[in-house]
Amino acid sequence: MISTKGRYALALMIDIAEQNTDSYVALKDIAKRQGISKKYLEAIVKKLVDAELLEGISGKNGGYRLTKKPSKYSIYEILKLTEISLSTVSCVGDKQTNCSKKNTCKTCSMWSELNDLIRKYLQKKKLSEFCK
Amino acid sequence: MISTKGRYALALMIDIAEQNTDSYVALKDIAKRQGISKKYLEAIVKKLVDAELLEGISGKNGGYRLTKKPSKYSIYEILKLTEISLSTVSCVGDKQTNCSKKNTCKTCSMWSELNDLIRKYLQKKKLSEFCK
DNA sequence: CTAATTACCTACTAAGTCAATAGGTAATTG
DNA sequence: CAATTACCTATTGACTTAGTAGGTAATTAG
Repeated sequence: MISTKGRYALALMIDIAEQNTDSYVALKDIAKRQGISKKYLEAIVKKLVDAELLEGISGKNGGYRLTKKPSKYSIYEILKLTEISLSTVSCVGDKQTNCSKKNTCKTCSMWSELNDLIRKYLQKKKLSEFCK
Repeated sequence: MISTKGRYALALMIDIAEQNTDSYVALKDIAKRQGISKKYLEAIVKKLVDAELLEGISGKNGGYRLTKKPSKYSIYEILKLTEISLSTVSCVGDKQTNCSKKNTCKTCSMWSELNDLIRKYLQKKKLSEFCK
């Protein structure tokens, strides 16, 4: 359900948060500390920048920086970016039910309830909880 | 996370339970009622038989039958059979943590907690809740 | 100004899963 | 014995995952 992409995104965010600095953290260093391929991280970090969870600066002393305080990031918003869907089933989306058998399906409400359970858990969890 | 295999398995179990009969229900009829390929269902129903959630009988008037009362089946035990894993992440299994960074990983406990949340929800939900 | 550093971009690949199809054999019953 | 039904093995095309490869563009230190 949650791939390495999601876990790496989270590890990266925690790493930057833990540096506790206003300057930029280079991807090279994050990759080394976390033991993750730098090239692979590039694809992941792009999504975080596009969604404005991070800002990136090129050139010497460049790198990435948080755009807000760690306590303002929910784990949900981080994972959502790297995963196709955080829903447990394809027929019941994060937003709505797009199942063709919607009206007769006996299980739709269960999936919806389960999705809510997971979403609420992840929305409540904040990035700051993982920084020492 | 939960594929059509899992949803079909559940639909199949509900269908048999709803027939509310002691005789055997033919796969052909289930496939027709549920609008699912019979051939595809064959692979799914095999897992349910192997795990003794169903028993199958060949020949005329053959088919499949529940091995216990609908209220005795948890949705968890049904879904578990068709999915590779019901865990949210590959590094934290349904049973144990097999992550190589286990000791230093800051997020393992969260995945474990989330898995528990989902497992308990699905274990509490019974097949009987879906039969009219 | 130039060289080093760093983000940023596009394309490719091997392995695995998913959803389904195809074409059978074995068992049971009317 | 013929129809019905479960049961078995193999294959397929599309997709995702987890990377790798090889660049270009921007910025800064010396």
